Amino acid sequence: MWFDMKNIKTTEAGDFSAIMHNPVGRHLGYMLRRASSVIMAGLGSSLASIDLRPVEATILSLIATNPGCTQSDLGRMLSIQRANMVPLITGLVTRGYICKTAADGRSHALNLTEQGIAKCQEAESMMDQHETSIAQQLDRAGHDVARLEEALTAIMKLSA
Amino acid sequence: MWFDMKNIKTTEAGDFSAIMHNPVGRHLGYMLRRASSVIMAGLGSSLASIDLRPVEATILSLIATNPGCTQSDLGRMLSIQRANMVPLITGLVTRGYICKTAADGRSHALNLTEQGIAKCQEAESMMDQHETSIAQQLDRAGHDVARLEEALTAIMKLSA
DNA sequence: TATTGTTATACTCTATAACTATA
DNA sequence: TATAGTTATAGAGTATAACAATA
Repeated sequence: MWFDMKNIKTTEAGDFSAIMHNPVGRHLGYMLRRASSVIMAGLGSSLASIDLRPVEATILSLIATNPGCTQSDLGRMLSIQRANMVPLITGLVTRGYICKTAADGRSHALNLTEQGIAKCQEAESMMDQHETSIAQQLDRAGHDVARLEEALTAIMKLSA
Repeated sequence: MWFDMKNIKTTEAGDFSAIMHNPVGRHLGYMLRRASSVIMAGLGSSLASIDLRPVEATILSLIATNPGCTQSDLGRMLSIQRANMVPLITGLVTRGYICKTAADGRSHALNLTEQGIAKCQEAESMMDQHETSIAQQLDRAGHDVARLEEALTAIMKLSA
């Protein structure tokens, strides 16, 4: 939470915790970053119970939907550079969730193992539940989640 | 941009770049993170021309609005831990933008120097311009920026 | 010449534990 | 006992350059 009410105490000389004016809340970039932190932290602690990070769960889900894709494909989809995909894929291969089969001579087709399929289903179930929970909370608070997602998609396309 | 059209080429065997199904776009946490990356990258490259990072510009702006606050106050406001505030504040002091005066014996009141006031005005001008530009683009695309900010504020409060 | 996978490296951001001085 | 500032450190995440093998 960008303004932590838990830290507000009785006002003392020099205590600005409760009364600071807040230019941060008017800056879209910061609001987006803080909002994503809140949501990713919640998702992260859920997925930690099955020893997956959000990015790993997302990779499993992407491979499930796109069997045979390469790690470069995944990197492009997730805006993660080739070099940084290496330890991610290695980790998932080592744990037996995905396997590589020669596709191209220079590239490998990625697929889920049986263990990976099970893990992916667990992860997707958690992600869906998390997503639904947030959508419900926002909906109850009078926010239009579909509109929000449309706006976010528009922002993502600004850098094109 | 979460789906980089620049990398799409004529479809070949094994090329999933252009056709991958995209579960990412349905996950709010990822969408928020990617959207914030796009916006912060733009703001970052603007502020780089005056040798400030977004977080530094925000700190200057917060001190301008809350003269005499402490670095712990700033940390609470920005969700940055005490330990991680140290190099940030040290850097701004070293460059002559802010000064510390003993407040409490254990804490220091932070204020902008004359140089810091000038730097802050430059930074705020850039941030306002950046913010306005994005708001206009979203508005033209039919999105309600005020609604978006309300939704983001609601999300930030979910972790309370 | 361009792409894939890889190694090495570096820089930022974040998180934790511990210590001192002060309230 | 709690807070402010600090140090040290470790883990993510991200970025670039370079290389070999392949297309």
